[in-house]
Amino acid sequence: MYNYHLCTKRLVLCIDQKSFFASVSCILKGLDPLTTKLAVVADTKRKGSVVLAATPPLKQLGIKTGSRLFEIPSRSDIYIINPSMKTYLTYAQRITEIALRYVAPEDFHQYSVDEFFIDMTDSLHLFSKTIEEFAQLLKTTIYEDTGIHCAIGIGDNVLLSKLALDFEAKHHPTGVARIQYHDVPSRLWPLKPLSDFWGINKRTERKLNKRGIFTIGDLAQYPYEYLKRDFGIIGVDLHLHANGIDESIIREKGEIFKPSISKSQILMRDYKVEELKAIIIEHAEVLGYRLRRKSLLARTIKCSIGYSDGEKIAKQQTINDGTDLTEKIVSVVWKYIYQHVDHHRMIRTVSISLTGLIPKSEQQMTLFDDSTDLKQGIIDQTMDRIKEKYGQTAVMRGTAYGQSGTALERKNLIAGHKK
DNA sequence: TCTGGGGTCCTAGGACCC
DNA sequence: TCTGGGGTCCTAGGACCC
Repeated sequence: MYNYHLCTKRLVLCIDQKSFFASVSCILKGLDPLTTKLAVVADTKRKGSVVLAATPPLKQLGIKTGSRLFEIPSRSDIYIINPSMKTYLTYAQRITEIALRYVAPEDFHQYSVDEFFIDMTDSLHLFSKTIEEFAQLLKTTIYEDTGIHCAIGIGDNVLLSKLALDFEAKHHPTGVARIQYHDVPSRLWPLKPLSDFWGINKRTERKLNKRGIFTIGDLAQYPYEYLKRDFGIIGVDLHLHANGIDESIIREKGEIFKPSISKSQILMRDYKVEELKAIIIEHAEVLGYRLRRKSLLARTIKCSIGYSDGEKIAKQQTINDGTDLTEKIVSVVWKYIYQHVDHHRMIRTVSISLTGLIPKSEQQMTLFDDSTDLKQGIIDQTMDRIKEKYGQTAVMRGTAYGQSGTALERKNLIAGHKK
């Protein structure tokens, strides 16, 4: 049993917008998310498409995030709709602005589009007497300003706030729950299955089950050395988290540096290898554009290809000086695909990710000795400017117009979702 | 009835260097 | 005959998150 008096104790809130995409889509239609059965699916035209969000009444019928479109019963009282990503982002922005009325930006952390953390340790006294009272205030304000219901977990650290949210607040009628260090044995330890716990998925759960670990309490009391031996660093985290320990503090994270940029796509149909070139160019253009906008260079280019049968292969290549040239990304990826992908098999997924990102200011001048690179750089810059002025589809390389290009069909999508 | 898209972080083995 | 050790980087593949 840990001596929690030695642990950093803060007032952290984890806020989750209930069925976020589905709720916003209800509001857009003038419907009440708490009484309407509505699902947002990635693409209503694809039967196997995943459910991105479902309202609570639909969830009661067994449909949840990750279900497939064909699992939803066809009933006249169930709405099935495509995402409106642009609007979702606008709502998320409005909610962020509300949160920032109560904390300094360094005490705020956006975890995902519908989830964020705030550390109220320093500013609570300005707004409320107790943290529970503040949570209610925040919840009410968000609802009154946007129509979105949220759930709030309160904890002595970031982890406990997240667990309070996932295990209790989301299921309580009040939508608010608090877990402190002294609650760990009574409220965390009885929990099972393990895969409900943050950071443990089914596979890890099975491995733990084999060792006779079924509850969080089992995990907390299992000899730490064995976890470390068998699971490495993750084992250490499993042990600490099961004991409610997490020393991270939001404002100490510093500026968040995103270590990678990626673009992946499940294709609308099976593709032959030769048909992939146009897709690669589209992806490279988007990635190159994102790199150049941030004045970054990528040193490592990684390409993953998924065959129709689900098998995946990947290859990465590191370029010492780094690049932000669309053409360079295309040539590295295409060379790999052409040489290493089996031309007799059909392709269903394509993903390119850029890592080892470095600021462009660190670029070696030698790169510019190559006049081809210089020319490509000018072409990219010109295309970027046209796109900024007239939109993403204003200019495209010739190949994107061919049969296998998807950029034109996708121009109305954000992150693969409909605007 | 084939598939969301965007991420982060870890590991094991190998190459290479001193 | 039978192998140095430590550090760093790269690669391919997983696990997990929303």
